[in-house]
Amino acid sequence: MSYAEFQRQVSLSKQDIYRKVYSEKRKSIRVKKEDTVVKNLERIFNATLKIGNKKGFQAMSMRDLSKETDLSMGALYSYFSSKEELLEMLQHQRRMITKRILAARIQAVKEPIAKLKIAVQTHLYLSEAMQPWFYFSYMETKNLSKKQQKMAIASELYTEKIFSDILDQGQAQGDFALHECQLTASAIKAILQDWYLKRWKYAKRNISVDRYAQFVLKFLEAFILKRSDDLQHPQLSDSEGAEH
Amino acid sequence: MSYAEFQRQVSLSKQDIYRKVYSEKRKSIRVKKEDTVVKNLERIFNATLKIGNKKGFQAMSMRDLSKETDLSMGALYSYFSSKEELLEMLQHQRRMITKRILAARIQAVKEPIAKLKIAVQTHLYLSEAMQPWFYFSYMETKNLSKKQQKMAIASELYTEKIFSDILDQGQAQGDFALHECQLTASAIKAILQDWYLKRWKYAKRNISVDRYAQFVLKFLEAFILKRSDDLQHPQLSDSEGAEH
DNA sequence: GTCTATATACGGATAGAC
DNA sequence: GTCTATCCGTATATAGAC
Repeated sequence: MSYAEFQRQVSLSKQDIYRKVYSEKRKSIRVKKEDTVVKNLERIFNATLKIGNKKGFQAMSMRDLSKETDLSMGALYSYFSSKEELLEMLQHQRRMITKRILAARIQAVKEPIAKLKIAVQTHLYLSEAMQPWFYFSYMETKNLSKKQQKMAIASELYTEKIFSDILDQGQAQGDFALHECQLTASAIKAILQDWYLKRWKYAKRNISVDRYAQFVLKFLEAFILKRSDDLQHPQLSDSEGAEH
Repeated sequence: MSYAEFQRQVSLSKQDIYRKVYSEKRKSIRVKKEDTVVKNLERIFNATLKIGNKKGFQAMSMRDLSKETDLSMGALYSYFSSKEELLEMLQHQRRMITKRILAARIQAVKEPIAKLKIAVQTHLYLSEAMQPWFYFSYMETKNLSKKQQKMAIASELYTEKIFSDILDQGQAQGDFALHECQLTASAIKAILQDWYLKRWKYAKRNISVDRYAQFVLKFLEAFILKRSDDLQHPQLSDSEGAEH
């Protein structure tokens, strides 16, 4: 699967996303014409991601947001009741979309090797398609309420568990070499997150998401897959005194 | 080398750090008794890291800082001329310390395999010894001025280059398998950064920094070191159609 | 459904007493 | 060297006109 194929297969239309936001928030959003809501939510979310990712959500004033969206402050407050609620909406949606798509695509595959592959690719492709959103979500966790922070942590651990479960399964079946699955899953996650956290770097170097995915899989392959031999070879991780 | 040994070998005394800050800022710091400055800088930096890492630097008011340090707002402004300058001092010091210690310890070793090992360990041990500082530095990059952001980026690339240079050297000498060194260096960096970015996770799981270091080196070893055989084995990263 | 105008509070920073 | 008191700008949020 390539990123192009992913985009064709997965419906990530903005329209759909904002329509879903509306249906979930029907009570609290004062504006009642769905098309208006969808149009303006898109403007609001885009503007928040743009300004928020540049200078931080706290530092973005409602006046900033008003200018960027061409909506008055009064109009903005018809879509959320406080700045904090706006932040929660963004976080919530990002989590729901990730969870839904990741779960659906992984479930479709049974074999651990193939499953790991699809999980890595899907995570990268999702974060590519919604990069500002993922970046924002990561960087603004601190600004959430205690309760919302718990949900963010749960979400982080949920994704990690997807990977560690696959690794456990691969081990049990004898496909994967024996390693600490949870630590390995953490490392995988760190590398996947780097893709959207350091996007500027990879963009400057013209690394496409497909190339990055290929690289990550090669990297994991070396560590996770069983080798046909188990001969001694020089060890990076020798206990003391192995330095040359 | 273990973390305990690192701590013994490397002078990271708080006193030294704040004395250095004072000597660099002698003009702008209005207070002239060095002991007073050192004592209060420590309080100020600690409080900033504590509050800043909890709710973000922007969200920390000078009144918050005043309460946490037991210094009045007037007193605080004898140590820096603006909130922004406080932020810059923290960023600047973190970069200088990292650069100095990393460079010194890597330079002492010539052989690529040993060099990679010491680089990984030093980075992890440094970020362990100064975890709140590293976390703060990472998360608050957005709040810096354009000029300071450039320095943060340069610093990120500098560290990455340390790793890619080692990998290049190892390749040239034939010790390492052929790979994309820059991408590999990025991945290493991502895994090392995860240690201080997700400290809560590793703490909850009772993973020590020594164990993490050991794991990272094992992981890298599998990818980077040459194998004694090059037989075919199942590939995670096969081109299309390899799914079972 | 959106606007302008404003209430009210809190932010960073400084002046001047001690 | 530190404190208290205060200036003044800007923040979020809302009321009421259109």
